[in-house]
Amino acid sequence: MTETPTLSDVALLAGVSIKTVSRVVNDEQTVTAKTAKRVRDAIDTLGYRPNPLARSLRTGRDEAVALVVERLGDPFFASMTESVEEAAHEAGLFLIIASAGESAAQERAVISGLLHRSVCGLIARPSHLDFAKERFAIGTGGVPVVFVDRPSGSAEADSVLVDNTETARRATAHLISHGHRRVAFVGTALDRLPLRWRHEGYRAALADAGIDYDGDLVVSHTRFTPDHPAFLTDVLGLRRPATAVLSANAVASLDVVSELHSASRADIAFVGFDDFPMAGILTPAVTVARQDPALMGRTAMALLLARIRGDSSPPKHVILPTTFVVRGSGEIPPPERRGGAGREGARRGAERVSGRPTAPTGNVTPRAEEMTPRKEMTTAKKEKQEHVGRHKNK
Amino acid sequence: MTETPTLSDVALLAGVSIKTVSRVVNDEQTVTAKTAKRVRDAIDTLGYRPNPLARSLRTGRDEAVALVVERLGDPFFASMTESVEEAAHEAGLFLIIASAGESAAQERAVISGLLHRSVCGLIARPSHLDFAKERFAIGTGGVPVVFVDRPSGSAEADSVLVDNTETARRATAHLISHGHRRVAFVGTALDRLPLRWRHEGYRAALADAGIDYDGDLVVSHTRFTPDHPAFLTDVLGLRRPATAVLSANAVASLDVVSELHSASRADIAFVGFDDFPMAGILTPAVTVARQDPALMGRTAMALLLARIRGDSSPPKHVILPTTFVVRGSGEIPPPERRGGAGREGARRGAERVSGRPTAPTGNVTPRAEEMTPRKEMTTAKKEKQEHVGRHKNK
DNA sequence: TTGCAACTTGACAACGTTGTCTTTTTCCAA
DNA sequence: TTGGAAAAAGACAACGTTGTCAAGTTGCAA
Repeated sequence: MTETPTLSDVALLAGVSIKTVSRVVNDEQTVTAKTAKRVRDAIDTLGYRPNPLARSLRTGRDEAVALVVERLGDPFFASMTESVEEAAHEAGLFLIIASAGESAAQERAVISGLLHRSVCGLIARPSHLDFAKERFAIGTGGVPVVFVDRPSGSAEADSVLVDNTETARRATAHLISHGHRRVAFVGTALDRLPLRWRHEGYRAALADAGIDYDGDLVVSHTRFTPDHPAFLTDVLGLRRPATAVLSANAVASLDVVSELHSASRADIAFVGFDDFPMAGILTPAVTVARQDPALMGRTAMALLLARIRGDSSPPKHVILPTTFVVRGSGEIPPPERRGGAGREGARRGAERVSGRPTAPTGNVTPRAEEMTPRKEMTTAKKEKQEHVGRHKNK
Repeated sequence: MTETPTLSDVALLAGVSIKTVSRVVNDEQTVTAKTAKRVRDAIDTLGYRPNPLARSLRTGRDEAVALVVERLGDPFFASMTESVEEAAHEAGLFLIIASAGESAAQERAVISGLLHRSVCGLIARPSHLDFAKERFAIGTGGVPVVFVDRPSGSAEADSVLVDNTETARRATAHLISHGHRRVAFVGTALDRLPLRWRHEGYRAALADAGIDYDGDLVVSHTRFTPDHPAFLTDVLGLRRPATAVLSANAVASLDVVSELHSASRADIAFVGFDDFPMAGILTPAVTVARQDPALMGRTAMALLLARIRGDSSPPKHVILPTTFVVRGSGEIPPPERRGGAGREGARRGAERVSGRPTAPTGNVTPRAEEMTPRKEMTTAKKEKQEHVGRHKNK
């Protein structure tokens, strides 16, 4: 067994032509039971497995779809990835995953590699690239693509997003409604979508409340990482420090919450964009505006499957709802509403929020504010089918 | 651009043979500058990109490696995946990831698909399969494989593990040393490695302390999931309930910790096998026996690269050290050491552990007990190289 | 100018499949 | 038994690439 067996090895052993073996492998009903048996025995003996490379080179068809995200470590994408995988599996497809990394060049290499590597569809969370300007074949000529979380430049393809601006606006407004006027905004990659949208929502909420925008309160996550915990000095060390924080994505939330906790700053109100593991059982429990990553993944896969099966209607743009989950950290009042007792008073205030008055269970029934109605939800069909997708359409 | 351009399209446009185009694409130095320029122009005009399928069908070589884990959602594997990705990228390789899912059949399909899909190496966390009994070409005849986290049956290949038994033994002993004699053991897939090893360690620690083994205290995670939180009833509802828990993997830890918190059972001591996000800033902070997933990923990739580059020495088995991180939850004493005041007393006791006396920072300097010395650490070489690996060796 | 080496280019087969078409076999009715 | 149609099996080309080897071209020395 020093060599991967091929059709012709099997054919030789079974004493038939390779074409006949091919027929048996592909379950074509035009082979005698006796011959088929002999072939199958040979296949078992040799441990033959068809080579999908050669197969899809020949057929132009494929049975794998690809998923690209920026970082698999991001709790949001980790969760989405799982649901995409499940949906792919239900559809009888193989899912291969890659992450786009940090540079446009790397993203290009990864996506181009994936597209040529035997896939019939792609779900992508674009990071740097404008797919419209790339040479990837998109649309009728190539492999269908569905964008999640953000679009890609002006590329015409299906997308699944949430209303980022509105969600961030409401999250900010929530903090303002609890009395805060110094609200910090932190996140990774503030200059790119969808963070830019979330930033817009933040500004809109401030404007609604007649609060002046202060650039000092807007901090990129690159300036305070676990290795360099500078959020406290950057935002809480200002002459007029923040009393509340809106973290614009999960990666930033993990670090900000850790930093706040390490410094025992339970007096600072916190709302996160995107949920994260354990958020419900921290002290204080963390209030978040939650996207549903699993739903996003399933929706994207449903759209992709439709395209793979030939849907050539104009691009669909699905907007999913978000949910605001009130848990405690977002309801901490600013010092002036607590009688101005300073930090010690603040701590007591914070404890009160997450202590007795609140239900002790971590998973508080969310005050389910659906933030945007869903539209154009395509239900995932669960039919299996033998061969899906086309590589190219000669 | 309704069609992916091929070599012959380029050749036609440039007025040369396809072989010449191939040479230009592959940077062979045997083409005139003038011809090369013309070819390159044609490539740009058409947006040609080589088809890696056809290429590796022809060459049997490839520049992608694959990674298979059981679940990407597991914090341990999510973290390992990121480090493997980074290491692959440094080596100039493309990484494709897939998860093995729940059944042996699915795992077989995924791995076989991956192996045939144009990869020159595989890092696998085997779930159900005994690679030695599969038809995957392993060893000299096929694609090199490195196992992580557990071996695969009797398959002869490199592996990167920790000393699971010893780590679990010490974790259990830690709880016992704090006075517990009713220690529960929970985890997913208790009947498979590496959980079986961890279970052995648990039993060994009990035996060391002269405590009888009680099967009622050993619970599979499948019996209490987020949808069906039965850990409390199963383990704490016994006539002689557990006073401490050893969670044997991160997935179980997330749920057990959530359940304990939801029920305000801060009197129950808890130690987790594997760290997880936010473990350090929960109340109480969670004591864990920590593997280093990033190191495991980097080590595995280093071993794999060596194999890809031709190392044919006998299989290497690297044992990485683990670290015991004391944070509070594992040091909660049993009721009888607190004066037996019942649950309320217990709560106060727990608060004391994670309150003032402990440093308030979440990331307590771990009491770094290195549990096993590492051996055979191969340092990852950072050289890039053009073409790595072989598909088969005719 | 000629000859030869060195360089450049091209023709062709092969990688492991499947689609198309042709040949062979089987089986049944006359 | 034979004719013929239907069923089964096979031959061959093609997918897009690269390895091998042969052919063509260039340039320099004699």
